[in-house]
Amino acid sequence: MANNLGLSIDRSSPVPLYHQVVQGIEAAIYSGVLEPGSRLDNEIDLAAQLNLSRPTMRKAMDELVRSGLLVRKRGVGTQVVSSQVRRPLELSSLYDDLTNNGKKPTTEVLSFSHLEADDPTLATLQLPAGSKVYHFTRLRKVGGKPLALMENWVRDDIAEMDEAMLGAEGLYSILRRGGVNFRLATQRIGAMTANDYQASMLDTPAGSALVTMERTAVDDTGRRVETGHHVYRADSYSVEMTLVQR
Amino acid sequence: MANNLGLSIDRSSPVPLYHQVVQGIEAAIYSGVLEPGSRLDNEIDLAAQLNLSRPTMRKAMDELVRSGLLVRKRGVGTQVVSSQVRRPLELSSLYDDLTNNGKKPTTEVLSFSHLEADDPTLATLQLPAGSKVYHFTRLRKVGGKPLALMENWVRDDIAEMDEAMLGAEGLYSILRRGGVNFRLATQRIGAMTANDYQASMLDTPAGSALVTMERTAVDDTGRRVETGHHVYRADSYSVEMTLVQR
DNA sequence: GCAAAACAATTGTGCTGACATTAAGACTTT
DNA sequence: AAAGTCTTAATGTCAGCACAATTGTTTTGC
Repeated sequence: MANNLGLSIDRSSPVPLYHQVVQGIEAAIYSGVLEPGSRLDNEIDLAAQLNLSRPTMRKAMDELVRSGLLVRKRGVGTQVVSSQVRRPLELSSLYDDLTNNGKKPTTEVLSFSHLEADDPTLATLQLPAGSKVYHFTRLRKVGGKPLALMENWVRDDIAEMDEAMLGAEGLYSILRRGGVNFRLATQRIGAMTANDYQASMLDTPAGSALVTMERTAVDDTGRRVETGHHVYRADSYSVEMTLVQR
Repeated sequence: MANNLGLSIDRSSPVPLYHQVVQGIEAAIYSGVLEPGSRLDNEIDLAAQLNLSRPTMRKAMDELVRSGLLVRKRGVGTQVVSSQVRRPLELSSLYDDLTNNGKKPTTEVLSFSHLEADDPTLATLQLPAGSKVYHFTRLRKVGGKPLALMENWVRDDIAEMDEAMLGAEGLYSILRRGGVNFRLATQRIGAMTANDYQASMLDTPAGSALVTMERTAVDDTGRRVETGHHVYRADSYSVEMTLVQR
């Protein structure tokens, strides 16, 4: 069963070979060339077809297995899992998610200040006493409808920002342009009921359900860059993720 | 800086070498031998110290980077990230999580039946028309306090189960003992307010906040094994996860 | 005819070697 | 003294090989 998935490898490209393979197979799965449940050729043949070594091929398949798109079984082969199983949660911001889905989010900056951090913030961001941070609250709307109320604290020695920038683009894109390379984030998701302030801002009745998220992001040098406490209208937002068994 | 982390490798063990290294370094981090922020020796030296090849060492470090315990930077080295950043969410059940944390959960089976699945369930579990499934609702308490109200549908051609088993142990452990090897699951987390029934079962006021979770689990042969809709008291439950940038 | 044993196919683990790329520091030059 | 340049050290990528472990199939033996 030679499943000729028409992917080609560009050896002069700066993007690593295994990553090209990942992208190629992903595209084949999402476009339907590789149907859910179908078996791939074995690693050695696939590598030969693309003129790659087996380790390179394996590294590509490793990533796809990790992300839940493929399933391998020793002695048997490799299968495409059901297409309905979506991609795992990645480190992205709400703003990115929305724009990637073709929505046009708007951001209203409700407050903005540059001040000395209080003790909990110092501890969360692991800053020395007396450090200053940016503190701001934003309201995000999609299609005119309020979706999220966000409060953030950002260390100030890493990027410049002001109210106008925050109103025009997402926090993460500002930070990335300022040279921050995000590595990981921890977040906690829970629920609460809307108080009067939240209800009025989000245009929903007091007492309605909200999704809460607390997040702290770390950059590639280990610095805690940003922490935030966000609430979302539960009728318009939920978090989807794929868990992969190790 | 030779950071002598006293880990030893057992070449006669059936557990893969790279996995032994992963466990060793994890243990060193959690025990404090490797302090947050400290730099590791470079890959080649580390491999030499343990009499391993560099690819094996790298594979171990890859896993630790993926799970968010280490941070690498080309040309610089590898660092231990802050210890406060916890492990990523894994594919485990609530029951497992609780018992692992020393709690003693109890389960009350509220209803149990073995019947033909309705259309949405057939679609979710990808079963042919007329298939039968187990359907049951359970109430989980910890320390006598209700925590979760759970409704599940399980395909019946994969494991036998009855009311008594569900009252005595977790669903996932029943399925695992029945030979199911879980591979991945998709879940969606959101929020809602408690209706009268939920409120009375969970011993909380009507209208209080609940965390909702919908999950569908897939086994290693690609079959949809189980799907469920759970609600948790928001004052006792939240989901924590670590997101790693790829 | 059936069960056990041998075989083939496939992924899993591990090694050696080579070169590319990036980042930081040391050095030189202006 | 400041700026640019070279060197060095570390991770990133890729090739090729060998053997182990597991699973499904085929053959063999009773």
